[in-house]
Amino acid sequence: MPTTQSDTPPTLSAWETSMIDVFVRAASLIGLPRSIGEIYGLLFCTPKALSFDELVERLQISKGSVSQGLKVLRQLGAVKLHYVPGSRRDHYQPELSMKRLVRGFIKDQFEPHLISGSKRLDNIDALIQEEGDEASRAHALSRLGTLRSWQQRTSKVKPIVMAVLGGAKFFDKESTDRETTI
Amino acid sequence: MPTTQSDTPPTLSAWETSMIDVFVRAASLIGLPRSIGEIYGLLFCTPKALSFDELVERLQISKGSVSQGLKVLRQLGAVKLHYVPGSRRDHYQPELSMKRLVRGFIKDQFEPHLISGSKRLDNIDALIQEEGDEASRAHALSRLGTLRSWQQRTSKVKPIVMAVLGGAKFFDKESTDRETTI
DNA sequence: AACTGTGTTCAAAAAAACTTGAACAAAATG
DNA sequence: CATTTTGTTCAAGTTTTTTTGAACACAGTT
Repeated sequence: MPTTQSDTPPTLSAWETSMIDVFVRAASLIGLPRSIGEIYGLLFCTPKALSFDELVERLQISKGSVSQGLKVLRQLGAVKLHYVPGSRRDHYQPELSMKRLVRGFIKDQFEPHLISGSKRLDNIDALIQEEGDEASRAHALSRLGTLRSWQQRTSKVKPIVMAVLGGAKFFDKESTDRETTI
Repeated sequence: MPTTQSDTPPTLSAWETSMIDVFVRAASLIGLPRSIGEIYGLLFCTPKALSFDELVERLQISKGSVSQGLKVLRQLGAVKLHYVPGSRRDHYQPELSMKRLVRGFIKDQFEPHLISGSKRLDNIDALIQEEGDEASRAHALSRLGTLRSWQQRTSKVKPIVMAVLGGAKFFDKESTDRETTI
């Protein structure tokens, strides 16, 4: 058995632990499990791409968690596969562009809800028509109107947020998708 | 004593159930428990202010949940106390201004994290100075710089979002309550 | 084909979050 | 002051989410 010589320390340094902690908190803030914060955090700290096994080893979490976590992070576009010649293992690097990170998150976690929400409001509209009392119906429709206006405004916020995060000094309303690195 | 003439039905209509469901989903999206979505949702549906007991009764949830839920909603500024003459009970109405709702949420759930985050990054900076290897230190500082830039941009997003939600040209037909919407 | 290295799946265990309800506190009422 | 009304607190119970690890699948080697 050839001993696999590793240049990555088996334990995390103080600053790495603290930096990973920042990502664990950020993950929890946006509703993602701790393990995902840890994985992204360690990738963020480390200069070179890390393999599956190195993540398991250094974070001391199960293979299952790493597998699941990487799956979600790939789906969000928060990690990229990095080919390492001479190794059969997958290696991962963090996405460092805030704009892309945020876009992935919004596209994956927010937009589906907004879209399905639109249909839901139409259904409610139909249900309100079955309301017998005229005054009640009027109030219900009024509130439904409020809800629709909220939904519209919410959908308008996204492109603006993207523009600001992309590094724009001021926003122009149309270009949602101009690529600027960072 | 038994002067209980209640004009609120003991059960929820179809459109109310559906509308409450929208709020339950929205709550879960931003990391708040189901019961809080239900409470705000019912208040949103109902023309008149509701008392504690009416919430318990109509939603069929425990007093504990209602008490806890209202506490959070008050803290977020998402409900307002509405004085009802001749009743000792607290009555609640929903905040209908999206701007205020969003501001309350951001102030309560996001800003604390951003602020504490700032100190945290300074701590990490100090820890990195203890890193022996020069090249490692350089990389660590570089990543810390990325983190700081993310934090700055995040803090810039908030006022812009608020401006969009507040300054949007939008006419609101809501006239049931005297509160301005937006 | 059998073996080895890599990573995924998923049922069960563990942990975290939420809800309940009974005990409690505070203020108004009689 | 005792009682009732109104709402809060918190320990225990319930539900949901997350993690684990063993079994599995797949591809490349020998």
